[in-house]
Amino acid sequence: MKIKMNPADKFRRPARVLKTVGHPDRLAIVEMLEHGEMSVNEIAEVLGTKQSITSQHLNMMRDKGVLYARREGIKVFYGIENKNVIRLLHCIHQSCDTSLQDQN
Amino acid sequence: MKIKMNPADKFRRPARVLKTVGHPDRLAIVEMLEHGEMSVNEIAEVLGTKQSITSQHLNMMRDKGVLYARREGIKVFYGIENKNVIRLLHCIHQSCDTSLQDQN
DNA sequence: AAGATATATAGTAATATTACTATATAGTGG
DNA sequence: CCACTATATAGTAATATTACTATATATCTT
Repeated sequence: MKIKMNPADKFRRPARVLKTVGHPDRLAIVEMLEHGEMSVNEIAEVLGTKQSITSQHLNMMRDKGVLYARREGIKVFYGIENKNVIRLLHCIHQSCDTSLQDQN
Repeated sequence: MKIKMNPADKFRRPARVLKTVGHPDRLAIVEMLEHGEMSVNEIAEVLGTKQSITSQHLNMMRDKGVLYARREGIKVFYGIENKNVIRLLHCIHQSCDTSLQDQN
């Protein structure tokens, strides 16, 4: 049994994470949650997006292992499960102000 | 004139870059190019993907400002235009071995 | 110009994302 | 149980991605 390994194979999961946070709203959510949990409505309000969309983003990121969810009574609080995404965020901020955005 | 700014606005471009490299083949390409330029065929061969697909990935990353292309005779060499993606890659590798892949 | 090599692109089908509305579900308090 | 608040989900339409085949374009060599 010889299993063919492509160079891309080891990037399957990192790529999935990058794709997961590769959305303006979702990146903003990660930043908001960096310093603590927030409820769905809080997040939606800050983002200025509809509740249902926010919920979808949050659920999606939880599915991918980026966030976790914790119910507290009537509310659900989300937090960062995969701490590496914070590292990612810092990496983005660190790259100057215009960082990953611009060239060089 | 008051322009409404959402928290997500400042993440438009970083998110686009993350999405751009959020594909196993494209991440692998970035890694391959970290230490120097390569031609399309070289890249395709190492990746084990078809030439046309590789070309599409390369073109796409060039469009998004991640890579640059340089023609040399009959060949086209690609290299990394946005050096911040290298930082990203290191960030991924640095996060343990199982890094961004796993939780925590 | 013809042939060979390297790269790009057109066309396409399957699938995924995105953003939306409306509705359903879960928990709390009366 | 009912009303209320908070969250999740179903259904949907527009658009984007992906991977593929076939073909076009560009460059060099003879």
